[in-house]
Amino acid sequence: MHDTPFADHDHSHCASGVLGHADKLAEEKGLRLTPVRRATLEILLAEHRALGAYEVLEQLQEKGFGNQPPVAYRALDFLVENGLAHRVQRLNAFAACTQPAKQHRPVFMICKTCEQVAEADASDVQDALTAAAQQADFTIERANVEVLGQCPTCRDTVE
Amino acid sequence: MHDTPFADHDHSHCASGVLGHADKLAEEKGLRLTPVRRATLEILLAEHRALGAYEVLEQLQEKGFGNQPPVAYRALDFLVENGLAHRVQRLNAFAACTQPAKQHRPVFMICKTCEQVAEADASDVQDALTAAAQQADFTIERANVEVLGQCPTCRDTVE
DNA sequence: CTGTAACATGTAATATTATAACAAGATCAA
DNA sequence: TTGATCTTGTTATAATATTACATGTTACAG
Repeated sequence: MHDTPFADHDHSHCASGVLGHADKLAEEKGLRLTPVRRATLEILLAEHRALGAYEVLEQLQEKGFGNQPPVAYRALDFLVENGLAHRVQRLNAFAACTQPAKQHRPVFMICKTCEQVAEADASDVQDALTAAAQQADFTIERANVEVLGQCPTCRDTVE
Repeated sequence: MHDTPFADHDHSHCASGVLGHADKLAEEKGLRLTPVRRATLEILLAEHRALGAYEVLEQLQEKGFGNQPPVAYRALDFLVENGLAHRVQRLNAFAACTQPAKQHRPVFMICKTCEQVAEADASDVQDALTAAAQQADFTIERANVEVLGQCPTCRDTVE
């Protein structure tokens, strides 16, 4: 019904699709999707949750990569710069991009109960933002829209 | 022309208005706008810029208040909870609310050059967000909309 | 092939942001 | 004035993020 990660879905398919896209992108654009970077993306893709850099670092370490913060931050920055992941400001955390194919300006919906993060494609929001900025004569470079609340599953479970 | 802080305005008037509102609010609602809290608000009001907690702390210290982080964080939290200030996630920083009278769901426009922060009143954005959330069956509790870019002054100066 | 420039990784050290925990003081109602 | 509640001060520490530099890898020009 709803195509957000909140809804049931075949997650291994969803995750491998993103990885596949990343590989294709690397080939096409000459991006260097090195082992650490690919591993970092895999770690993020394991859940639809935003992971802190240190959480990622710990898992990288287990996989045999370096164990100092820059290892994680660099890989995460690479993914974010290339549209394969997003930073969730509210949580000081990172989530894999679920729509890396589309060029999009996502709205993040963060469930405060299960901590899952979904990207909604909300071009209306972006249009409204553009209009608001124009009114103030402000030039937008980057917009960050994050919404905190409850996903359908958690809401229905609690109530 | 534009009534954002980016435009020229009588700042001392703008700041004292907010302080006045805070005093009124304290009286009406029984809020305890203690010396540290009021001083913190004054510090934020001195500029239309978001200040880090430690920047605020330093100024509080100069005014004779405690010099440990909780002093600043507690006062800032109080102001945020009572709608007298906002937290700017993008900057891990805090800005005085410029519209404390209106109940509003602001959009923040952050100039990456001069670091000034303006609140735009963008009910269209909020409406679009509400609609997007509804589509995903997500319940919004708090929305955080931040836009990074350039204010008219900085853009026109650079170019 | 080699030398070299550009990019990537590992690691140590440190900076920045934020919170927990507890003692001491202030405020207010009964 | 006593206790309940809130506020402040202070110590200590946690969580997040960056700088700097050494080493290694890749690509590609010659």
